Amino acid sequence: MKIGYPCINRSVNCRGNRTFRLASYSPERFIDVCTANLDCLSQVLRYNVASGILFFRISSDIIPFASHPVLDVAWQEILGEKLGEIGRYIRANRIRISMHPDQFVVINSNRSDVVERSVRELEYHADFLGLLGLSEDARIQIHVGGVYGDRVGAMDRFISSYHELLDDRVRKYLSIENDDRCYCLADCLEISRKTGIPVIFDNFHHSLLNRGEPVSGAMASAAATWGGGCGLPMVDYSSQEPGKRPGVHAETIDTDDFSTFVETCSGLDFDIMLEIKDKEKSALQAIDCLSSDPRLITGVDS
DNA sequence: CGCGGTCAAGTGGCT
DNA sequence: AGCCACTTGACCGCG
Repeated sequence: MKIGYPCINRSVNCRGNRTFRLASYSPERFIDVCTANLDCLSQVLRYNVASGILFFRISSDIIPFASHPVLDVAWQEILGEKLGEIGRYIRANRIRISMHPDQFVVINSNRSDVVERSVRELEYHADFLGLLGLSEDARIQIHVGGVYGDRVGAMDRFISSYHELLDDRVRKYLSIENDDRCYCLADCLEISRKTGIPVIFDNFHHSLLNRGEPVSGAMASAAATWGGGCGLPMVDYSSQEPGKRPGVHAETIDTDDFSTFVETCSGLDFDIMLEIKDKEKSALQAIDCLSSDPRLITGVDS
């Protein structure tokens, strides 16, 4: 079991998600920002390894505007060597990597222009992981998309987009995650049966949108969609921020809730991405928590 | 130098 | 109809 956090480290004095406004695009600026982002990524990965954190989500902004038509720079070529170097570090230290394209990736949209942009964005993510030299145990996670008043039709559109529009380099890494509004775990499992896509279980979304499945069974059925070279199941974990609207992610980890969750999943091994706002701070607490709680059979990798 | 409006992109649900 | 939330706040013009 590995513990991770997304995109940003608040202890390291750099950012790996710098971007700029489209209006201020220039090739020089683009390369400068990418270079700084990749240097920061290296620093953050080193911090993580030193801290025993072996799971990390890389920001989709690491290469800003990567799939945008404004881009007249072959970033794959210019940054390829640097990416290869970072990838060697990742593999040497057995760091698990995920990426989470943002909400604009909707491959089941009923607008073909939206679908086309989504495919290009997924290809960017796949190229990025490919240049790192990562196997399919690195994952790109997306939500299923919109419903458009016709869930069955929209799910069918997702499946046909998957088969017809995504090439192997994208399919290799693609995973789907249950969300808190449109597509619950059961929907994702159904798509998984028809496509073979592994399902990332999000416990917090599941608590907000479900069909009554207890967490242990939900986890087991999501875990069963993982196999082959895809590695251990990935799980997104969060809890409710007290006093806020339902659905707001916690500022800091609730270690009781976290221990209960892991205990509920005993018998399964998996990697946990903490979607908690204070990032590496909670990851360190989670690792402590797993290492010190005798009720938890699963040990943490470090 | 700090503040705040706005930022490439979508969708659904809230008020 | 407009605003907000989402995996993540940061950029940049203005005073």
